[in-house]
Amino acid sequence: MLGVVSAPFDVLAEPRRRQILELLRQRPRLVGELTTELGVSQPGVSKHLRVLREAGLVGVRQDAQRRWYELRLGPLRELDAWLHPYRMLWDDALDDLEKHLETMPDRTEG
Amino acid sequence: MLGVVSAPFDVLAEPRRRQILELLRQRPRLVGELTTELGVSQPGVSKHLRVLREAGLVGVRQDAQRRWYELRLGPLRELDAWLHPYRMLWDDALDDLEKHLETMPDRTEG
DNA sequence: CGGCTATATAACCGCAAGAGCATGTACTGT
DNA sequence: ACAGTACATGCTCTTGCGGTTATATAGCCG
Repeated sequence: MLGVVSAPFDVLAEPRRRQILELLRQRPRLVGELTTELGVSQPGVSKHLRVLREAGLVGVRQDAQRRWYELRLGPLRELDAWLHPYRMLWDDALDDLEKHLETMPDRTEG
Repeated sequence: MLGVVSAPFDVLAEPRRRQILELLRQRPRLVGELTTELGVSQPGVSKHLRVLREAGLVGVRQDAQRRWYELRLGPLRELDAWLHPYRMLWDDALDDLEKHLETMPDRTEG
């Protein structure tokens, strides 16, 4: 194991899976809806949903034959946590830039 | 095109490439150093570095035969931007929880 | 219970990506 | 100029993944 953050990265590398998440960000959806909106075959969507499910990125609620898929935030928070040390770096860079600008004479190019 | 955020996701899906970024987060490194620390063949490292370079995630500074690879933050900021709407969702969830707790009577189980 | 709807699973195909090895290239010091 | 160092590139092989079609499963309605 290379860390729990591996899963989200790997899973989200797929553009269609990110697309699915974008759709689920608005509201839960049926597999059929996703199939229509993505323009992919139903088995294709189901396969992506399985991957997303196993990574904990989505959850399912069953209603008769229908399955409502909904967003789950946990793995995305892990991703955010992974990103955190890097975010600190660019915050620092921004601080440095601000300090730099404060030190600079008020000058504009020709 | 599916959005400029595709590249970072795709590139960072590789565990070794994330490992490389972690190392470069501390300080710039030579290819040889990375080879040693990752336990991968030198061509392997070079190939990953090429991918990272083309995605703008690292930059190179040449010094004689040596190449100092260093972190570049741009694509990571795009990743952060992609994450932003989701982050808002869990901030909301946290707000809701706080409000909920405020409304609750001060009660402990057991 | 029979046919229909909604979704999952299986089997297969094609491609792209990663690993390893061999080799090319660029710069160095003496 | 030569031998050595540091890195990149090309090639081949294999594996994994996404896509599709066909089929299984489960629940509904009449």
